[in-house]
Amino acid sequence: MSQVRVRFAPSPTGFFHIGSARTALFNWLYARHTGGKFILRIEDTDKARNTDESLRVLLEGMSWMGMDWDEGPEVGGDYGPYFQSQRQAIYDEYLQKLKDAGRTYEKDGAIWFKLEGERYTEYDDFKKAEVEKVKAAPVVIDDTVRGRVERAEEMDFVIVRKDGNPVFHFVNVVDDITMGITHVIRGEDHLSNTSKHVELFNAFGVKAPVFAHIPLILKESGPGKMSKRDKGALIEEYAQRGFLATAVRNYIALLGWNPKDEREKMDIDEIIELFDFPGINKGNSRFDEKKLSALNTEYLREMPIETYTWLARPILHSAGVIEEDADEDYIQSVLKLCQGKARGLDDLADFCRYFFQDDYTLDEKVGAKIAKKADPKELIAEILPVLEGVADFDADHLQASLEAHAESKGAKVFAYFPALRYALSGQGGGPDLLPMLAVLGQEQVLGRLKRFVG
RNA sequence: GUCCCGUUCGUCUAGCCCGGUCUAGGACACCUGGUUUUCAUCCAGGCAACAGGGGUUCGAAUCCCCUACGGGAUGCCA
Repeated sequence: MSQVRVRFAPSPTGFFHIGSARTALFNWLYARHTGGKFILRIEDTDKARNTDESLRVLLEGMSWMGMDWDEGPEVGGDYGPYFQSQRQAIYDEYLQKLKDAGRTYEKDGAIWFKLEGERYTEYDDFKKAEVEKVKAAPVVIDDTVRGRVERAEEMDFVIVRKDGNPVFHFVNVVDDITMGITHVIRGEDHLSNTSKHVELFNAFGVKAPVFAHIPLILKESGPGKMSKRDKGALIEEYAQRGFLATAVRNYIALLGWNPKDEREKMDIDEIIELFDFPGINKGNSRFDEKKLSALNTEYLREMPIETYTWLARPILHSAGVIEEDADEDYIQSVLKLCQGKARGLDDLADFCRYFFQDDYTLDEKVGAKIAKKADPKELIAEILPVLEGVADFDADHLQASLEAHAESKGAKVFAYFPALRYALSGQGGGPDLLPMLAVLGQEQVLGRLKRFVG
């Protein structure tokens, strides 16, 4: 039992939930940190919901986040099959063990697990009925995150449904035993279930794995945990919205875990090296997309312009900003200006559209604000000849020419800037102005300004 | 209802195990100022928290108890 074996056991539902992703990530990180094995096991017993499409979403989500698995679908392994739907023979065998030990009975066509202890009946306020309960000895859960937790199971529970399908608690334990799982890292919502699981491990005469129940992710606002209908709950949406997988992964890692110092932005090797149980918090954490975005922006800002361009190009194309065959050099020179200013890839298209299309609209609010100081048309008309006269249309020469002109008028050069930007882009903000003119090019700039003056 | 888990700035968190160095640190957000051009940049500064009450102790964010609040479980869902 020297090597760590952890598993992520999702039920493919057609979504890859952020909470699941975080559970997967913690397992994966622990495996990589310890040099152990990360196993992907598919809990696909519910045939109605488990389609190929659902599985695909899951596997793609895992890959997108950079979580590779050592055993499981597509890669196989010595402890397979890795789909619960294919493990019936194993479940039959283990069910027999329980039967032989006298720990089961049938009722209403289902097979129940029998707790040991004195029986009594009691009115159950949740079930609104008189039920049979058992005074079972409390089970001890040795949880690495929470410490020693004691909980007594008080009712027998179903392990095989009347349709013959085994239920989660049973298969989960059997699979963990047969797959040699050493550490179970899962959401705190399973902590109460764990007493059932430990009862089963005990009944099989097997030492339970180490448990680590990690805090849940609460929805951004309002009560309760993140559910798939909440904004930001689905991993596949982040990919679509142009979020960086590295940023999402980094952010999620920080939800419920921290390296015990002030590091936040970390590359994956660093996280793997630092990740361990003592850094996991007990309290639930609330999802905060602003913080995720901030991290995402940081990653975006520091990447090489080539990578940035490679990422942005398809996004700009699908937003209708550029053509399929748009000039790479021009795109890159535009993006070079925008990379340090734009926040995310998702709003990049609107941020830089005017570089590629000259039918941009003028933001009237911005225009009104500028007009308070001076009529933008007059300002533009005034410097139009200056810009026409600039031989080398680069930022330095533009600066020099405009300054010279401003001086001759007894004005400051920046008096012209807001109007210039407004006329050229329709906006009030954007990349540095003079480099922007240079990238746009003299012909384009003059054309736009003439049109603006009317 | 019952059981289990939790509770430090608005949010993520450090500190808690091994009480004094905490007038509680960082980050995101927000606010202000600066960068004598825009800002969705950059820099500087600011706002802001130990849930409440009892103990224990010379001393408690740190240990114990109670209450409140939050979360979860209580499915022939996983």
